[in-house]
Amino acid sequence: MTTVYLAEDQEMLNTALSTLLNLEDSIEVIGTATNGESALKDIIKLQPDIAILDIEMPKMSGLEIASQLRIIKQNVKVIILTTFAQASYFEQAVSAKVNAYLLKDSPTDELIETIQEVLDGKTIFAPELVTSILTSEKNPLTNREIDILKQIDLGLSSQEIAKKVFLSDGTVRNYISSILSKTGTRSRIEALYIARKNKWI
Amino acid sequence: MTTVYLAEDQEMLNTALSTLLNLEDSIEVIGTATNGESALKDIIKLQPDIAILDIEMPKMSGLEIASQLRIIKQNVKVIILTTFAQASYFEQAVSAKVNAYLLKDSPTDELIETIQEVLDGKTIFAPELVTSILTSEKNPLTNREIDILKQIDLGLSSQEIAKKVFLSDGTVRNYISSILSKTGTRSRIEALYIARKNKWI
DNA sequence: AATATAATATGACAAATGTCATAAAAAATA
DNA sequence: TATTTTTTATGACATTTGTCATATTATATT
Repeated sequence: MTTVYLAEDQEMLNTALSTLLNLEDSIEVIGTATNGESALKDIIKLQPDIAILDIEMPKMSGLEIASQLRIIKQNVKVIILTTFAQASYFEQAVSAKVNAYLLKDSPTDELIETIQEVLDGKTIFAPELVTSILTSEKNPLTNREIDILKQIDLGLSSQEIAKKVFLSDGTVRNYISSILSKTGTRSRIEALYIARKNKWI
Repeated sequence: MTTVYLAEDQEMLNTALSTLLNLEDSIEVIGTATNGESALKDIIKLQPDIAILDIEMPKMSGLEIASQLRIIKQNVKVIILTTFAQASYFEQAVSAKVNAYLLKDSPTDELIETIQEVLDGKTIFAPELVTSILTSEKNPLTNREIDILKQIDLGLSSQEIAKKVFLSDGTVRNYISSILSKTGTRSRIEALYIARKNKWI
C-alpha cells in the first residue's frame, strides 16, 4: 500500500483528486492540505511514501516544500503537479531534485503510472513539459537587465530605478537600450510583453 | 437520477471531478469534454439536466457555451465552475443567465448542494465571488479609453495607435492623459498595471 | 430648432525615453 | 602583475510622452 500526501489549494480539486487516488487499490491518501505550510508540517509528521504538490499555493509553494524536504533529508518522493510548463519552475524542480513533474493536462492514468515509477526509483518529467522548455526562447538578458526590467514593470522612471539599484540614470538608460536591442523591441512596454510571454519575469 | 455533463480542459482534473460526482448516489456524469466545441455538441445531443462548465477551455469558453445554449433555447441548467473571480466573466455569466457560478476554491459539498439548488430553480453565485466583485475598483474608463489602453498594451506608440483607431495623435495623447488621471498613475506602464490588476483589460 | 454635453483636434512646452559614442572603473583571466 | 572583459558612467541629441489650454465638431438633450 503506497501512502500519498496531496497539497492543492483549490479545495474542490483537492477533494476530487484525493478521492480518485483513494479509488486505486494500491494507494492510500493519508493527508491533504490547501496551503504549503500545513503541507510541509504534515508531510514531516506523517512520512508518506509520496507527496503530490501543486506549485502555486498560499504560504509556501510546492517547489519550496520540495526544497525544504531535501534540505532536512526527508525520504518522501515528490511529484509536482502543475498547470505551468514554465522554465523557471522547471529549473527549480530540477535543483530541488523532485522525482516527477507532471502537468494537470495529463490523463489520470499517467499520474498512477508515475506514482509507480517514482517508487521504482525513476525520475519523470512530462514530455510536453520538456518539449515546451526546449522550444521556448532562451533568455538573452543578464541578471542586471532582468532586475531592471522588473523595476520597469513597476512603472518606475529611469531616475527612480537608478536610485533603487544604486546606478546612474544614464547607466539605467543604457541597460534599457540593451534590453530593447536583445529582445528586438522598441519600447519598455514591448520588452515587458516579450519577457512576460517567455516567462523571463 | 440527475444527469450531468462536465467540461474541463485539464484532463486529470476532469477525470477526478467526474469520478467524484459519479460517487454521489443521485448524480450520473453522462459525458465529459476537454474543449468547448465538443462540449456544446454533446450537450445538445445528450440533453443532460445540468452542464458544469469551466470558463477557459480551447475552442470555446464555458461562457460562450452557456450563451449558445440560451440562444438555441436548450433547457439544460448551467453551472460555471471557475478559478476566476473576475468582473467581466461575472457580467457575461449574468447576461448568459447561468444558473450558478462557483469557484474551484469552494468545498465539494458546495457543488453537490448547488446541483440540487439549481434543479430546484434557484440561481447561485458563490458569495466570495459577489464580495470580490463588489469590492473591486469600479472601472472609471470610457470604452474609448479602454480601447486605447489595450493598444498601449501592444506596445504601440501614440502615432501608431492614432492611425489604428482613426484619431489624431494629439487626441490619443489626450486620452492617455485622461487615463493616467483617472487611474491615478503617471505613466503608461503604471496605468496598464492598475488596469490588469483590476481586470479592466 | 436651440442648447448642452461629449468627443475630437490643435498647439505649445517640459520632461522622459532611447540611441550612440566614448570613457572610466571594476572584475575576471592569463 | 598585466591584460582583457565586463560593468558603469557621461554627454549629446532626436523623438516620444504627457500636460494643459483652447477650439471645433459631433451627438444628445430640451
